[in-house]
Amino acid sequence: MKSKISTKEDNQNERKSDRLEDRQSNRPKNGRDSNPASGSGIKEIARLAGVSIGTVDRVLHNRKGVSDKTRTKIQALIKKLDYHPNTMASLLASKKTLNFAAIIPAVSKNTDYWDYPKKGIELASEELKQLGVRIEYFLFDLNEELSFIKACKKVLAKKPDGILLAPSFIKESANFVAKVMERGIALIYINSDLPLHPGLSYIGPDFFQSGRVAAQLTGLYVKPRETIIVINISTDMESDHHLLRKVQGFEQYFEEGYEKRKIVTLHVPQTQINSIEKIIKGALNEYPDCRAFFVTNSQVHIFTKIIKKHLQDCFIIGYDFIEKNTSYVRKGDIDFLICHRPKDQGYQAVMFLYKYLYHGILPDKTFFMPIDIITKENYMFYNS
Amino acid sequence: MKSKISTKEDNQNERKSDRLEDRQSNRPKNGRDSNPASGSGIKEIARLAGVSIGTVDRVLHNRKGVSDKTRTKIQALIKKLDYHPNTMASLLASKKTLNFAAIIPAVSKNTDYWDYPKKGIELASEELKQLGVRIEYFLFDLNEELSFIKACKKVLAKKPDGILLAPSFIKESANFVAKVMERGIALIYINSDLPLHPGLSYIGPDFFQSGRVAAQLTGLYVKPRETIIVINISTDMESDHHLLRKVQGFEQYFEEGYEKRKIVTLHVPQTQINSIEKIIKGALNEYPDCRAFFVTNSQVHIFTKIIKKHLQDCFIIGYDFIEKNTSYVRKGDIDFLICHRPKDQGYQAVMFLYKYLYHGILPDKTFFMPIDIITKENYMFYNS
DNA sequence: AGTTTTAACGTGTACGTTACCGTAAAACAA
DNA sequence: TTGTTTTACGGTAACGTACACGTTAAAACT
Repeated sequence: MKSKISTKEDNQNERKSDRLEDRQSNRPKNGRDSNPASGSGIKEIARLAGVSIGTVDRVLHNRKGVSDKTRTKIQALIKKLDYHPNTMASLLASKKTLNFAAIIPAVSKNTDYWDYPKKGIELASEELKQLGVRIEYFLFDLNEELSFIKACKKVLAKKPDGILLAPSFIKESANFVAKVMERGIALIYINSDLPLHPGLSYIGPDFFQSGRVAAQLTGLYVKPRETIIVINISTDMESDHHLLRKVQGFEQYFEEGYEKRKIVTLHVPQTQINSIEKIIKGALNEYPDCRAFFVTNSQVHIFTKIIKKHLQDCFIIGYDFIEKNTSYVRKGDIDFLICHRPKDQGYQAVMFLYKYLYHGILPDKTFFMPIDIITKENYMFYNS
Repeated sequence: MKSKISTKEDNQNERKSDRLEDRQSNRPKNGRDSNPASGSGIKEIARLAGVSIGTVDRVLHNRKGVSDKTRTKIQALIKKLDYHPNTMASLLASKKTLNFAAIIPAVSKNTDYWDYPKKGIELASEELKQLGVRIEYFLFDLNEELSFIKACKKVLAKKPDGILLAPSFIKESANFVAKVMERGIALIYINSDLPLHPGLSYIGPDFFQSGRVAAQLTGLYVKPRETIIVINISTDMESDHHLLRKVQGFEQYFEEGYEKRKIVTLHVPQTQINSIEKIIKGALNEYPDCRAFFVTNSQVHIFTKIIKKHLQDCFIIGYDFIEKNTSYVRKGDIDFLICHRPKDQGYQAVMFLYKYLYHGILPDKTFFMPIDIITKENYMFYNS
């Protein structure tokens, strides 16, 4: 209809101005060119509704000051024209900023696992920077409940728009989450969740099913009626409760099959290599025929280092794509590694928060990550 | 800055205007607030350099019309202030549009594999819509070389800024690619590549290594010296040359190990179930003790349907996460499915093109996708 | 009746860039 | 000299949206 856009047609030969190569052939076939994203913009709607853009704006942000009649008329037009606001223009005009807080463990000397979720968060942060999203990190020490509490307190003081939480300490987390809900702050759990996980969403593994996958793979190696040793290496089984879910899944898999295996579970409440070795030696003496081991977390590299001194030919399956583990995978000492895409978890978590807070899109209440199976032959492709 | 997602609750203090809460206390520590992404904008630079923003703009886009002295001064300031253009404002002002063309196979009745890359492309398209990226699809029939040629011709006529190509027909692809290079159009291969793949990048599987993974998994089931049958189901081995790479990887794995297996390769040059069955029956007669089968593409569901009529307990490994296959995985008839994240391939390909054309970021020349291992216990998480 | 209030809308400016227009001054040509 | 072109800039109208503020008429109250 009315396309002002004073395009070319003006100068034929004169080329003053700053030059620009001009193959004029490539004219877009698209007749009008208002909003490149959707067909029409806010002012087109205003024109059709016979009102000003201010009124349309009020409808869009459901502010007061519009009669029901006009409001419905405009809303109808919005639907009809399939109007979508131009994010760029919108962001430009409103200098809004979203502030997110990420409460996750710091990398420890035992495992750099949490480096991966962090990298995912940083990647998302990078992409959303231009869109006005800021992320602040609140790292805590997995061995110090106090550091977690402190981090939570700091976050509450900052009053962020969204929170990304790794609820490692259940009780304190529940406490914190209650306050967060009270304040109406968006919340997403990452990597592990709380019993009812109040909040937007949980992004992470299905630990139980993950244990079943481990069982299935172990079952390929272990004959019926042979023994499998399951090892939980953790100083704090309370906060590592998801290890138990893995074990449950593992056991269930063999129970429902007609070919049972004997499963022995070991709890190793420390991470010093000497103490671990002592416990393992004991188990090996007790079950001298055992040739298969399932380590329920990323500490599998410690176990592997020890076991290889006593047993050359055995089956080992463990968790997490971290350097210390993959080096054993490469050598063939660890047969399988199960991995839950920690980087993607971080990335998705941030994206979920953003989509919810900016566009009102509600994520799934629980979003399980794929359970990747890593072996000597495919580990090299899981770095990105 | 700092915002609160338009909650309602506005009836405390009557004011004129459309209301907005005003606690001025929370002033950001950052004194000025121009560009939220970086610290300062183009006009700040102009001010410091003592020139107009027009001049700065000329420097930024290295157009002519700036003296060397001013140019270097401005460039220095750009470095010093770590200026990054505000993408939003930039996109708003320049009505540039990037046009991409996607040349990929249409879904056929045998497999809906190409639905996945397409979905990935569509997802990326959705995200980049706001950024001025348009994608047009040119689907061709995998059984009709002519349709491929036609698609290519159409694309050339459209003169897109970037092309996403599934080079199913090698010879014609090479032909086409030459023309594309001539015209200087950005090009990315998806799912399979050409010998030297001129162009930006290849995104897809490492077929050889993928064959090795299949071998490793098969090796868990098949004892040394037993027989494994490899089945290539394809009407056109010429265009399905990557099947051969898989077989090579598969064979190499067993050759280098000390525990050899006997590997028999079958080529099935049709997709009618009757003809396939005949060939398979023949093979079963010839190798009655064989219990393991490796089908080198997504047609594994056809094979499975047939083999289950003759053999109940056997090992089957094949390719691709498509409905027809996963239903067999669920039942446990197919033991393993290897999958190369077709959706991600499409998504990444578009993103690579965008990043290159908009930000000049060169992608890796070849980008191998992870080789995912799908089983009865983890297939349910690979849908997203 | 006159006065104040409020609902319902229009207007103007700003966001940071882009790309074009215009124009002094310098450089060159006659 | 005068005329013409070129160089190196300054200025400014968009882009589509957000939001404070101005305006007007009708409703509500005195």
